Amino acid sequence: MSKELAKTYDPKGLEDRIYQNWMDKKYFHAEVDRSKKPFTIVMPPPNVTGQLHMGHALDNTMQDILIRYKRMQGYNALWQPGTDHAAIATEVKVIEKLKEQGIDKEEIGREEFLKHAWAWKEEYGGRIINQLKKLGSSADWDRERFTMDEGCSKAVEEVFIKLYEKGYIYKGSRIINWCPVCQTSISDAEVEHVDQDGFFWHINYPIVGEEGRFVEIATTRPETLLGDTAVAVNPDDERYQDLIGKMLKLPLTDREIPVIADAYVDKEFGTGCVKITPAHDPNDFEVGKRHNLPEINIMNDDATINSLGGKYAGMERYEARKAIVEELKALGLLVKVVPHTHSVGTHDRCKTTVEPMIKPQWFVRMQEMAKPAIKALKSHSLTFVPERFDKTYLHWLEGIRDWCISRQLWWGHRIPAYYCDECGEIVVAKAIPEKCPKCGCSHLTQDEDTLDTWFSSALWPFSTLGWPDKTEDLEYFFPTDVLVTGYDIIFFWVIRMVFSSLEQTGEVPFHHVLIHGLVRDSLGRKMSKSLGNGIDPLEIIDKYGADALRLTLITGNAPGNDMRFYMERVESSRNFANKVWNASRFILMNLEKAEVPETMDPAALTGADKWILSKVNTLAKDVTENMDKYELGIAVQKVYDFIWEEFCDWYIEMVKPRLYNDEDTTKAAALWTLKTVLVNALKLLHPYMPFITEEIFCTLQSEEESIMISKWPEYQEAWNFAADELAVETIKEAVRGIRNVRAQMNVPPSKKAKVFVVSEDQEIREIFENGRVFFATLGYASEVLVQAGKAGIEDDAVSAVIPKAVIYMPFAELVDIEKEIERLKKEENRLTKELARVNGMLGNEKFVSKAPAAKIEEEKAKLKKYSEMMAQVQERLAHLM
RNA sequence: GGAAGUAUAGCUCAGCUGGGAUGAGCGUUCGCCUCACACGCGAAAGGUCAUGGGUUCGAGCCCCGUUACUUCCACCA
Repeated sequence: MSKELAKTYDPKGLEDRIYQNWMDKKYFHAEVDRSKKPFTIVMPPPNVTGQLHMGHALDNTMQDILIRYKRMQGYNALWQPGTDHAAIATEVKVIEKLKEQGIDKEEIGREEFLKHAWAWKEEYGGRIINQLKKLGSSADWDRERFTMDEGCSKAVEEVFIKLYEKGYIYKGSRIINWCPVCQTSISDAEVEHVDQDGFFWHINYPIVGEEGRFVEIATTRPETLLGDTAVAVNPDDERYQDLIGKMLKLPLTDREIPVIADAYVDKEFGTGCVKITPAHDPNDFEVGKRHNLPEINIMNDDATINSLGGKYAGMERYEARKAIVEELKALGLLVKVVPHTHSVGTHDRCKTTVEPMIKPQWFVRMQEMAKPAIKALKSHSLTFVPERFDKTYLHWLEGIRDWCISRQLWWGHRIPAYYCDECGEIVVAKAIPEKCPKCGCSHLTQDEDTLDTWFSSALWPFSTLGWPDKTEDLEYFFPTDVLVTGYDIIFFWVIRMVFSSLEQTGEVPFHHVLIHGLVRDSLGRKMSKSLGNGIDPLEIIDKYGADALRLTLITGNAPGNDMRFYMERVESSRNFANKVWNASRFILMNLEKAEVPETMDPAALTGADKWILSKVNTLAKDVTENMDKYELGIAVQKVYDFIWEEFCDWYIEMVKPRLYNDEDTTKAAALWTLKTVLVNALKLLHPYMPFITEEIFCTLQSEEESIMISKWPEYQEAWNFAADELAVETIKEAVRGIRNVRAQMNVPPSKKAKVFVVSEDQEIREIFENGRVFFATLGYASEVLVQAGKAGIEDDAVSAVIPKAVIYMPFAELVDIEKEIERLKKEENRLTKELARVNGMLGNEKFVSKAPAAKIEEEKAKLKKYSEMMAQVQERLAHLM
C-alpha cells in the first residue's frame, strides 16, 4: 500500500497498460465451468474492413458494462466476439483497390480475386478489433471468430442444405431488386425508399383499328414502355369497359399489347389506365402472372437498354428515358407532363436506384419459419427492451416475404448447389457430386452465386459456439442472455437470428434484446461520411480516455432513444474521472500516514461513518436493480451522484477534522470507512469506467488482484443505519442553512462565527452534540453551542430555521436587518405554500378516506414539521420588526 | 396509406409500478486559489412538464382528441 497515484489524472498510457495486464491474466476468457452459471453475450460482428465509429462505441460499451457486471456477480461471463465478412462492402473495396493497380476483377477471375480479398481481410481485418480493445471491451478474444472461417462456413452449408431439403429454400425466377452498380441482387430489407421529385408522363397509346382513338396512361418511368406487355384498367371502371380486350399499338415499337382488367388498378389514381411492364415492376410482375403476360426484360445488368430495346439499345436508363420522351413528343403522343413526387427504391449501401428485374435467384420461404419467431415473442421467451420494439418486430414478421439470399458476388459463402451440365438437374450438397443422380453425367458445375451476408450472421449466436456440432460450449453457453444492438438492424439481423435459431436449434438465440438508438451529432444529424460530421471515438479516447467516452455514451439516455454527442459532455465525464481520481488520491495519502484496521467494529463508527456506509449500501442495491432492468444510464447516474455529492462533497469534508487530529479516537474508523466506501463505489463504477477504477483499486487494495474479478457489492443488513442517516440529514440541513445565510450576507469563509443550535428536542440536541466535530467545520463555526433555550444569544443574531431547531449566528456588525427580514419573509412565503398544499390534501375528505394510510401519515408529519418551522420563522419576524 | 417515437429549466436530456419537479449535465449570476481536485468549492436564479378533454382523493406519468417535429414500414403506376 505504498504505491502512489500520479498527481493528475492522465488516461494516456494507463489504459493500454491496464488492458494488456487483463489480457495477460486471461480475465476475459471463459471456459465451460459447471459450477458457475453462464452469462453470454454475442457481439454483433463488425465488418472486417470497418472502422470504429460512435455506433460501435455505444454498442460495445453497453455490452461490456453488462458483461463486467455479471462477471463481478460471479457468473461465468462469456462475451463472444468476431467479425463479419460484409460481402458487398468488402468486395467493393477490393475491386476499388485492384482498379487502382489497373487490375480488373473479371480478368483475373474468381480464384485470383478471392486471394486478393483474403489478403485484404488479413491486412485490414484486425484493425477494428484493436479499436474495440481501446474501448476497454472485455470480450473473449481467444474465441474471436469470422463469419467465413471454417466453422461458420460449415454452419452455413449445413443450414442451407437442411432448409433446401425441407423445401424452405428454393430457386426461382422472380422479380428481385437489382443494383446496377454493385451488379447483384439485394433483399427487400436492403432497399431504402427515398422520396424523389419526378414527373408523371401522360402518354397516348393508339387503339388498334380505331384511328385517332387513344388510351392515355400515366407513368413515372417512360423508358420501361419498351417492356410493356399490356395496359390494365380496373374491371369496375365504367369509363373503360369497352376497351377491355382491345389491342393497343405500343408506341416506338412494332408490338401490339392487350388492354386487360385487373383489380390492382386504382380508378382514382392517374388516368385509371396503367401500363404493365412485368419484367421491371414488382406489381406489374404480379399482374403479368395473373394474366399470363409475356415478360420482356429490356435491360442489361448495368441498367443500359438491351437489344430488345431497338434503337435505344445501349443507352443508359435515364438517357433512354429522355430520348423516349423526346420521341413521343415528336410523335404527338405525349399528352402532358405533371410534376410528381414518388418514392424510389435505392440500394442502402451505394444509394443507386434499384432496378426491379426478373432473375433466377435463391429464396428462403419465410411463411412457416416466421410463425415460431412470432410465438417466441408473444410467449415472452424473447423480450425487447424497451418493449415498444415488439411492434416493429411483429409487424415485419407478420408481413414477411420470401428472402432473396443469392448474391452475384464472389466474396462470401458460395451456394452449395451444383448443376448437371447435361440435364440441368440441381444437386444441393456439401461437395461436388461425382455424377448427376438423374442422368449419371459426371460433369457438374457449382452455382456461381454467394449468399447474402446476413445468411451467415443469422447463425452467429450458435455457429460461433460450435454448431452444428453438439459442443460443450453450445450446450453450456447457449441460448445466450442478451443481444445488444441498434434498432436499425432489427430486420436485417435480429429477426433472422431468431427464426434461424428456432429452426436449427429449437431455441431462441437470446432471451433479451437490448435496443439502443443512434449517436447523432450536436445538431441531431446522423453522423455520416458524406456530411463529414462524424466524431472519431479513437480521437476522443486519445484525448479524454476511454472511461470518459464510455460514461458520456451511457449517461442521460434511455434505451432505444437516439442521443446527441457533445464535446461538453465528454469534458464533464472527464471531469468526473478527475474527481474520482483526486478523491482517491486524498484517501490514499491519508491511508499511508496511519494504520488502518482490516475489520471494524460497528460500535466504533461515528454517525457520519454509519451514514455513508448506509448510503453506499443502498446505492449497491439500487444500482443492481437498475442494471438488472438494463437501465444503465440511471444506474451510473446514481453512482456519479453518490461519489461526487455524498462522498466527496459531504463525507470527505466531514471527516477531515478527524484525519487532521491525531488525538481523535475515531480517526481509524474514518480511515476504514473512507477506504471501504471508496472500494465499494469503485466496484459499482467499474463496469462503466473500467480503467480508472482498476488503477485506483490496484493501488489501494493489494489483497485482491483486480477489480474486474472482485466481488460485486451486495446490500447487507449490517450496514443499514436508518437513524444515522436521518441524523446526518438534519445536520446537512443546518449546514446548508448556515451557508445560505452567509452567502447572502457576503460573509467570507475565513470569518468564523459562533453557532448556536437551539432545540427543545433532546434527540436533535444529541444529534448536533455527536456531530459537532464536522458540523463546526462545515458550518464555518468557531464554536458550536447546543442548547434548549435562547440564553446567551444576542437579539440581532441571524438565524436559519430547520425542522425542530433554529440555528443562530451572531454577526453583530454585519447584520442588515432589512435583508434579514426579507430573507425570513421569503421563507415564510415558501412555508405558506407548503402548508397550503398539505392542508389542502388533508382537508380533502376524499383524500383522507381513500388514500393509503402511509401516505396520509406522511402528509400529517409534513404538516407538523412545516407548522413548527412556520412558528419559528414568524417568531423571528415578530422579533425583528 | 399504415405504425412508432418525441414534445419537462436558456441548451441537451433523465424522471421506476400515478402521491409536493430540493431533477442531471452544460450555460447563467454571486462568493471563494478552504492544505484531493479551479477538470475545483460554496450559494443562487431559471419549469402553468406542447395543447384540449377524461379517469382518479391525487396525473409529467393512465385513456381519448389536437398540433409540431423525427423515424420506420408500405406495390399507388
